[in-house]
Amino acid sequence: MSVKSISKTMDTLDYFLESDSSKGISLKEICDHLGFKKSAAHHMLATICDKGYLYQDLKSKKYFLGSKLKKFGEVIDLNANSFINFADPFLKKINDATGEAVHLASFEGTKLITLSMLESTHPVRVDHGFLNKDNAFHATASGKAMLAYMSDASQKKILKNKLEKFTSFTITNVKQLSEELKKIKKNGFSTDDEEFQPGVFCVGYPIFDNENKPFASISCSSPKFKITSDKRYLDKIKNSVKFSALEIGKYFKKTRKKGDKHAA
Amino acid sequence: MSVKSISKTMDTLDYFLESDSSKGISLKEICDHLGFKKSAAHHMLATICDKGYLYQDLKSKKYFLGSKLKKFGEVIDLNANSFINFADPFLKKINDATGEAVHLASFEGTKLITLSMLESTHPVRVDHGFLNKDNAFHATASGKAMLAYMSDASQKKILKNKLEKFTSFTITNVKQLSEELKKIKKNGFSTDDEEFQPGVFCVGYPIFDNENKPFASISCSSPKFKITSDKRYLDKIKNSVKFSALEIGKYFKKTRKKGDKHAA
DNA sequence: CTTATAAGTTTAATAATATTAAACTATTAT
DNA sequence: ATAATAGTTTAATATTATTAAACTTATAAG
Repeated sequence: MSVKSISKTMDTLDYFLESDSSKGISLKEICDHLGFKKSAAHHMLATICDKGYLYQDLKSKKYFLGSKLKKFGEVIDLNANSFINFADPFLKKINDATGEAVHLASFEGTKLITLSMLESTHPVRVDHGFLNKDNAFHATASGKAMLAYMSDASQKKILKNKLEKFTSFTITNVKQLSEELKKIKKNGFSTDDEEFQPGVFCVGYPIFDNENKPFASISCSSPKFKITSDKRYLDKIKNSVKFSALEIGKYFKKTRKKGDKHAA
Repeated sequence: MSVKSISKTMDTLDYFLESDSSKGISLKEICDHLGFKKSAAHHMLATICDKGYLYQDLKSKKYFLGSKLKKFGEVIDLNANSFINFADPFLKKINDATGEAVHLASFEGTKLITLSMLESTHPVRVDHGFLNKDNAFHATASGKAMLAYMSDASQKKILKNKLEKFTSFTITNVKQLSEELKKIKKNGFSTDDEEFQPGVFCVGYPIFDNENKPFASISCSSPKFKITSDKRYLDKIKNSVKFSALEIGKYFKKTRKKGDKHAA
């Protein structure tokens, strides 16, 4: 079951992220954009403000993000940022060597998330930014790299929803995906051959934690034509990504004792 | 009206801030601490996770803060941090001159919030930290400094709830507070004479925006006995705080055109 | 290895709540 | 001064969240 008023609340908060909220957002604008009745929205907003997640300017009546929300970022950084900080120089290494976009991904529950990224330095570049669709595990090199090494139970949970088709190359068939994942385990790395975005080819390597579970992955994205036109370009990328993935994996040996639980 | 399920959701998120959530929090712990039934809490948490504000670890079943929450901090910083960054050196100046705790406060709707603070450098020090009670406008130098210069309408909204008594010196009578606010306007600064915390004396000066409305305030907190034992100590603090308040006020002339609306 | 215990999940009935429309207030524009 | 627009409040009702109980899964104990 899903609790509707909670869902609406979070859609509202999301709207403050998506749109420019620096000058405040009016009740009307929220209603117009999210299809709420003004009365219900008013009750909702009053509750959110009461808790300090938003506040309403006394004069203009517009709503603003409450500074309490800042605290979450601080706590999350405290909990998990050491991993990202450790990984960043190794992402930079790939970016320096290839000039292509590099992504550090992980998962939160069944959601694929981008922890860090470096943009391509080439004039012709790929921009798959932070647009991690909720369930693109099956269509991305980052996602498949982790998926391949997960427990069957975890895999199952992630793949229980139908596999969205992003391009004509997206694998949307579970059986076919299983074969693909076997191949990834054999090769040690994953690819995304225009399966998420047309014209974009990615290479992904998993990063294992201190319990040898896939905890994160790195991917490097390049325009497809470069891969096709220069046979050795793919090898260059693969070597670079593999090296960094192995190095980042050492983080867990350095910082965690076997059995330590950690935030994704 | 207040929407209960939203209220419970935010109490839950707050709990992730208050307690150590780095190793995850179980459904049971949330229920025990907040008095929820496990079934209802489960529905709530499933919805929150679906929206990415929390996530549940696939194996341990424990809940963690979702990295989406980091984005709010980034947006808020983008919107409002330039003011804090501008102000910080002037807070430091007071801290250097007096060695006492310095607070930069503002308000969000009817809530008093601390934007920035510097701790006392003295061995005997006052720690009124980030413990801004929701409605301590009437009991703090920061709050009263802003309150005194506000429009009657805004004042009324902030003071409509009953005035909580924090110490025996807290002014809890609206009429008496009105007199106090008049005195503040006459003097140009506010004091808090053990009205919020026993033994703590504060001096507050308002900061005005480009429309000459009180937008923020600075306060300096010192142990009461210092003020009583040394007549000139209070003057020293007053001069220091006044100077910085005026300097910070210039921020608005530099950065905003008349009529520009801004986030608190 | 089997059983017991505890934690988490799902269900469907019901009690409780959020939603609605309409009336009202306040603010801004004409 | 009047109209129009935005926001707020209310109280009835329809919808929704809650509940308890059954079920599942995981962990601990015997």
